[in-house]
Amino acid sequence: MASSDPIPSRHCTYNRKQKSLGLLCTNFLSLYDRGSVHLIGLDDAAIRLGVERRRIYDIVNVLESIGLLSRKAKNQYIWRGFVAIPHTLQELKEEGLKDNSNFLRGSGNDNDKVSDDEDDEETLSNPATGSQSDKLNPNSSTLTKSLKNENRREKSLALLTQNFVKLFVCSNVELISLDEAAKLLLGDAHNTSVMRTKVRRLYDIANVLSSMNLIEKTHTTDTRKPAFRWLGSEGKTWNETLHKSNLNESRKRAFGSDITNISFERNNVELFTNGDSNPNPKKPRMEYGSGLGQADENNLKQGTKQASKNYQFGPFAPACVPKVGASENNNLKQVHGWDSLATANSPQYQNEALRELYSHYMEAWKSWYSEIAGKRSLQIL
DNA sequence: ACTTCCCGCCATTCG
DNA sequence: CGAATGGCGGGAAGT
Repeated sequence: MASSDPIPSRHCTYNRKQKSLGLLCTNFLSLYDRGSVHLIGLDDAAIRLGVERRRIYDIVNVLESIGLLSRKAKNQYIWRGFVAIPHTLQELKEEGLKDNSNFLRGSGNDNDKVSDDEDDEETLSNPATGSQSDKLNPNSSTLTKSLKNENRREKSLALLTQNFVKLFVCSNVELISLDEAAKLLLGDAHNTSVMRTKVRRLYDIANVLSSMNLIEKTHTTDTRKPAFRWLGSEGKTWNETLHKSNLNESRKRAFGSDITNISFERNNVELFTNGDSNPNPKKPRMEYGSGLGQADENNLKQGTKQASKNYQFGPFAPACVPKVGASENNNLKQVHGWDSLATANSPQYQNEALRELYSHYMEAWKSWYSEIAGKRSLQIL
């Protein structure tokens, strides 16, 4: 049995898109963006979204860096909501303008403090303040530690995200390729190796940002070169949308019973223990637990509540998601409307059109949420 | 062949 | 110390 047969997944063309960070983020958003949840447990998220913890960290880090979330404690984040984003963007902008030299400047990496916020007492102990007396610490653990921290922070996804965003909000460039971005954010370290890694991260970030419609992937007009366009401001801001939403939007479906948990192909967290033959070679997605009743039948979901085991999706069977085009096609076709908005999270946009359509839905929903949240001024339990 | 980027090893940091 | 975090880059899917 030691033979290699790690991922059975024989028949199904397991699609990489279904496991993308972007999609995961979309689901994450859908899952927590209904007005009631303010506390997010990473474990919970991981389970419900059917992914490994590691991936949650990825998402959470960039979401936090743009203000949508904030860390509360170990394993716990607070949902700030989309309304918090403009504020963060503003801060980033000011910050970036204050010392925009870090882009144009060479290797001399500055030290930047990016996180501020006018609230909670974070565990940030000021390093530079008078603990320079050597006393009982010959190894100067404090200093070393903070330096290390800085170093680590320097390369963090969060910082990179913020810097990436700054690139947009602090200048007129509304179109940039990740390649260029990497180069800019990297000073001048042209080590192909370093570059590559940086670009990889930027892809991660870009995907998450894309799923929030903060940026959008396109390509430079003349060249065929892929690039990302900033959508975070100018007529597309959430602020704007909020106001605009008053026009003829007051639909507000009180979809009382919230949808339990959303999930779809991505998280087939089968309980199958390792090393065994997959009993169901090809199953046409959905129709799993099927006990749920309630909710729409079209809503692909399955029991995911098997929290008994820790995330044990070693080879989390992609359980084939054969039809890419057709599946969500008729999904959208269904005039679900607002009810399903929250659950319409299987946007494997095959083409631009679908993607755009979905974007609109999302946007509409977001604005709606923003409105509510704004009135309530975010009450935290 | 090149671009995109998922996966998960393993170093760090936290409690 | 174990658990929580999260760099990092190999290498496979996508074009």
